[in-house]
Amino acid sequence: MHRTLCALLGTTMELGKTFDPKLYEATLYAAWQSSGGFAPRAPGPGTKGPFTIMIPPPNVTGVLHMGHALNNTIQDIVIRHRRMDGYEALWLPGTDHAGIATQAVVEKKLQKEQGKKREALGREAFVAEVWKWKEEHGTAILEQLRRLGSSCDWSRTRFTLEEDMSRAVREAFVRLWEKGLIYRGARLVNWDCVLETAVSDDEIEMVTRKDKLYYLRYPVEGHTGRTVTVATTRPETMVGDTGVAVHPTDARYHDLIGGHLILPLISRRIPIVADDTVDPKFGTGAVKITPGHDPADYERGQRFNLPIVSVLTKDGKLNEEGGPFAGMPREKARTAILAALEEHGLVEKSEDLEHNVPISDRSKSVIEPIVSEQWFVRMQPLAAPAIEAVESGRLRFVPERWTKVYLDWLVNVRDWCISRQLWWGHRIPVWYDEDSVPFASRTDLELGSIHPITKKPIVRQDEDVLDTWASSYLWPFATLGWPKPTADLARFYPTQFLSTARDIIYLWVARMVMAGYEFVDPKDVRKSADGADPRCPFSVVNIHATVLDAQGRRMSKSLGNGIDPIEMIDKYGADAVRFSLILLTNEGQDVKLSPDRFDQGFRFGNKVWNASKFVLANLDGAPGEVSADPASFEALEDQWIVARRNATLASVSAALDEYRFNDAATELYAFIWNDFCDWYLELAKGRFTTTGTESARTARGVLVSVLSDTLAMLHPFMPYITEALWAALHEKLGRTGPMLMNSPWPTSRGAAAGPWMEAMESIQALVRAVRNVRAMTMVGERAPLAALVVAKRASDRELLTRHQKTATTIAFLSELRVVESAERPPASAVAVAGAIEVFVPLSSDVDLSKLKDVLERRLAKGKSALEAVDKKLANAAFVEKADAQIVAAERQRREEIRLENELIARNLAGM
RNA sequence: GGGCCAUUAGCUCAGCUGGCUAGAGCGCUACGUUGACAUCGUAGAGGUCGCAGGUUCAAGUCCUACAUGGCCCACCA
Repeated sequence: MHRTLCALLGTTMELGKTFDPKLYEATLYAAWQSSGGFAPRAPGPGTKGPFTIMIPPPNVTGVLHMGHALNNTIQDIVIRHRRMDGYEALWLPGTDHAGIATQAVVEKKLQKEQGKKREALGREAFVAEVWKWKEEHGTAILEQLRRLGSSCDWSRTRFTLEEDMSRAVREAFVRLWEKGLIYRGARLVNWDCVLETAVSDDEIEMVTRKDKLYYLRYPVEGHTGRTVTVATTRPETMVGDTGVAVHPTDARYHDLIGGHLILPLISRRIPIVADDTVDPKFGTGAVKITPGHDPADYERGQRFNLPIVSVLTKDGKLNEEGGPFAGMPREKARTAILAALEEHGLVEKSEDLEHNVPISDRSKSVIEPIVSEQWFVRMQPLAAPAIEAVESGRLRFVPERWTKVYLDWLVNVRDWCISRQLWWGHRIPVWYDEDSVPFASRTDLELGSIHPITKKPIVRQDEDVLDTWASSYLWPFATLGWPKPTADLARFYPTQFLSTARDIIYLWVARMVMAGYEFVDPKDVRKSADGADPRCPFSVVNIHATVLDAQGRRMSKSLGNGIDPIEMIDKYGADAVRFSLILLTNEGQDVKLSPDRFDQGFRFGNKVWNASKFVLANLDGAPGEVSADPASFEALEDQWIVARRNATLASVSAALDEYRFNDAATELYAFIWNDFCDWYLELAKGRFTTTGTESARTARGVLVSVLSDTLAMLHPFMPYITEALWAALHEKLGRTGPMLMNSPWPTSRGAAAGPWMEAMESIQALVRAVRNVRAMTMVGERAPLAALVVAKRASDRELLTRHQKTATTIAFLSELRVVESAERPPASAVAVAGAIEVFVPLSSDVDLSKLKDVLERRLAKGKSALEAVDKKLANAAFVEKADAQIVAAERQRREEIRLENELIARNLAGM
């Protein structure tokens, strides 16, 4: 396998100077695909059971944006980690038919290419046209997901409008119908006048606008000359007024309650009613009631039994109720009506007002509340178990704060308008007889067949289609074959992890939970070991960060401030894009992004590449296996790096298990860059060139072991580069085995901590101190030639040898010459680690006063730090009450500061 | 009107259940390239942790109020 892959990667694996992701990403993806690794492994004694993620299906019309890139990176990290960790990992992909969006795209295309409206084609031909479009363009976004490296099981790709989904949708609809949870009625709904369909409450957005508040005079019946002034932002709807409300205690209008006004222009007689929802302080304290076009007025109309007058057509024009204004678009009608009222002296004044206007998420046009016949789902009964799921802890949000958002919506849930006046979607499975008595059916009813209840002939099917979410809310189980009790359903449901954007918590997440509890039969699905309710579709919902532009604004098409992930992948490579996103994203906090932010991930990839290149270049033949026992390692750094590897493995594994991706990535970044490259690799260089073969051989073994584990840990984050390097490494070693993607997650070997940790840390401190001295004493362009001196104070022979080796190490890293001596040379700087002292003779060119200044400043700082610690330790309350561990740590810290101060003092004294 | 989140180095952000001489990346300064990497290395400068109170032996970390910015819910016409 590795040989083949390396052959395929050919030139790139020559390990040339730089690494170029473009050269191997496509090859590797194809290799993964053909390895069969995307499909869940077969259950067996070695597996940990199924682990399932259902992708939030992107719209077929969709183009990958940064939110997708982030979200799918997260899912891929989880699924790759679980796959390596021994689970039967399934990540099921698919797309959403996205009723409104897709229909709009095809309508636009039709208009542009043929100059036709959809009505000209007719329903069947138009839908066929959309399917054609879907076949041609509907896989684009899935291709983009592949570019990212997503390891979905493509053989299971689903589409929300396909045959199986359709069956599920009907089943769900009919079940709700049979339980009486679906009803049809004339209600005030949000009407999109551009798309000419109803939309649900969750698909509108309130936008603050500068507008005018108009004061209109309505004449009082029976009191010539007297008028009541109402304040309104929507004068054009006045022709639909069927009443005026005032507050019951409002003295200004007290005598008029129960009386009537004459609606100007159309002379309708409307009552004055008292309603305590009226705010006497706003406007004039009198509000016109337009039950047909305002949600609040609709309620008032119901309360006072006022007639509903609809004045708008489906495309937002005034209808015949508008009298002389009939046929005018709403904006035009507004000015015309105002002009007419003005003419009669009925406009008292107008003032500026900021208020909220509902805008359609889809067409961005102003939503008109209008009364129309729609289908609704009663949500209250469905919400109860979904609330319980979270309260019982069965379902958990990450970050946790989103649970409140979810619960608030569910507690106040309103009925869901599920019918849409579109053609692209699941047609509502309801048929009517000649008296319009409806019947919901799982199978198509022939026209002319008998209505099962009324026994009269069926004459038509409902024209409307279902809201897109009324199919995608079945996604977690419908994709596995529900309502049929399939083997997949029994194996992969419920899922473990869902990751999505916060703005579809209501639209999608909450509804999926409701659907799971409502439709899934526990005996058809997998029982969980801990007895958790198997109907709940997932256990963890991850709400990922929102990706903003560099100024903190949402990325949007209209602003043109989006950063195209594919463009970034082309430029930096998929690994860099993935890793950068994770590095920038902390606990679902919003992230400000600019293209140059991908640099960090790219440079990290480069670092990994070059470090691996070094290891590979120094593998002379196959090194022996590394012993699992660090005690047998001959060099301190061997034991240290193995321990650091173990510690990193432990924290990365824990972070991944808890879905703290940023923590895991940061941990890996620091380990690879700061521990492995900066220290271990540097030390290994010395062993390859300056010491004997035994030491070099051990170093090789450790390098191979640590590098391969590191590549494995990094693989979920940066799958391409790690896979390529894994192949190169194994090829070089002549090893066989599966691709990294299909390899096991590393296991801990040896202890994570030990005495060598402290020893290595003190060497590091010493080396830093020497470097610091060198940097400070540098004169001109060249550093003075310095010497390392080992003080032979240790009587113990073994200790001496160890120190000798340590001295070599330090000398190597500090680029010093080793001279053994017990005396401190005159005019020298000194650094100390344990029993070793290092002296750096100062060149006569060194500006001593400047150097002393720096040291004195440090000493002053150190002294005050020491004082602070002493004060703390002298505090009886602290010693008494604080944790013993904390007190001990504080004592240790005191000692460190004291030693450091002492050292600085010695330095000053010797200059 | 209700709720949530932010406010820490020039910039972007970490800092979990209170113990910090407050960290990272970028940027900046000085120095350093004859084989892992200049897409790099070494060293360094740079923060009274938004403001005011409070709890505590101890507060960037907890509580309260306020300020600023952002997001989400909500029928003020």
